Amino acid sequence: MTEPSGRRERKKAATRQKIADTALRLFLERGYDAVGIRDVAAEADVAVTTVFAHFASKEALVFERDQDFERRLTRAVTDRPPHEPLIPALRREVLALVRHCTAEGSAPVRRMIEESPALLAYEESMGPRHARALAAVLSADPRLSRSATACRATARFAVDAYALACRADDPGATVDEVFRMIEAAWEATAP
Amino acid sequence: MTEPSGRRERKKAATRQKIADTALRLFLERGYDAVGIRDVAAEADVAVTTVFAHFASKEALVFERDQDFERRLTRAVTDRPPHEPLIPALRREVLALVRHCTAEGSAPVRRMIEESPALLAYEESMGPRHARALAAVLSADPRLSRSATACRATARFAVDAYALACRADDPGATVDEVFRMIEAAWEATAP
DNA sequence: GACAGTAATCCTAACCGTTAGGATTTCACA
DNA sequence: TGTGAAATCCTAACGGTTAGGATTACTGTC
Repeated sequence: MTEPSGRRERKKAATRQKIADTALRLFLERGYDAVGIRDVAAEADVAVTTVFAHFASKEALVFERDQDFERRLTRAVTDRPPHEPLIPALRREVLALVRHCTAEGSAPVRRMIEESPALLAYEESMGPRHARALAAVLSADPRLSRSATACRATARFAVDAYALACRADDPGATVDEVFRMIEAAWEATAP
Repeated sequence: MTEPSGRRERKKAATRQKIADTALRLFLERGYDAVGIRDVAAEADVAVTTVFAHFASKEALVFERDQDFERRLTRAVTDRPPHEPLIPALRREVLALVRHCTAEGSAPVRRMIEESPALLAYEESMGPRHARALAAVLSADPRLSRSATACRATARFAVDAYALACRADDPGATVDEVFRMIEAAWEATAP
């Protein structure tokens, strides 16, 4: 009943991590489509049902850090310095996230995603979810006081900026340019 | 060798339509998840393989008119009157599309989509595809001459407007409000 | 240290979307 | 009428996913 202490949680986290690591390694070695869930489970030395106890789908194995993304995006808004305006704070975090996704080591993963329709569809379906979470904190921020629609639109625009920049030739410049547009859009909603 | 005339194409179209109609009817009657592809095929009196010869996936049965959407969006740009600015033309077409999706008879279909994670993911994965097509015609329009990034961003924003409005309490007002933002964003990219 | 409760894992068998492979029918056109 | 191609069909399988229930591993308590 009381919160469990230690070992059990550590073991669970370790199992999860082992599965994710094994899956990503196999996917990169042999190709996403060529590796089955049964292969991943066998190589990670767990049962198939255990894989699905930790991950909702095969695609989720690739986007293990999904929740991180959403948390960072929303915190960039809620935890920003007291007088920092919204858009620069958002822009800074999106830029950091883009750098993470376009870093040297991420290239093979990105290529794998772009080559798999299933992974692409999954990735794109995450965007709106993140945008909804972001819109919620925008609506809740007393410093902003914009309409729900303005918050929802801005949230989606910010996620768009991320998606576009991750695939752009010059990610940094893309973030700059799109956020100049977002800034203008946001200003146009001032009460 | 020459283009086949008549019956074959008509029969093919009829089969496709019968499958789509049967599928939608069964989905609405019994629920999307409760109806299998084998049920649809049996009720439409075709083989399962025939279903997949016409539709790429079970979800595609629901979004039968997907290609229409993309065509209308791009034509709204390419076929607009010679001196009409981009944003109003786009706004008008998005509004029309939203009206179509929020029309009286569409409510049950929308509810079904919102209740199925698979359908939601599929729908959301169509957005970026449509946005890419729209971005292409924006980039190609000699009247506009903006950067590729500006075109891509504007295209995604327009698709966002559609997605938001379809789910909004007041779709018309939402299109208005979001397009005021898009207008400002677009103006901010003027050369 | 034994014990009860619960969370994590396991095993098996199946369900369902999807596809391969190849046979068969239907149509278009000469 | 015959020929080629397109559409449809049938069967069997593959692979992601889940249900059901057994088993194991940990936690907090007596």
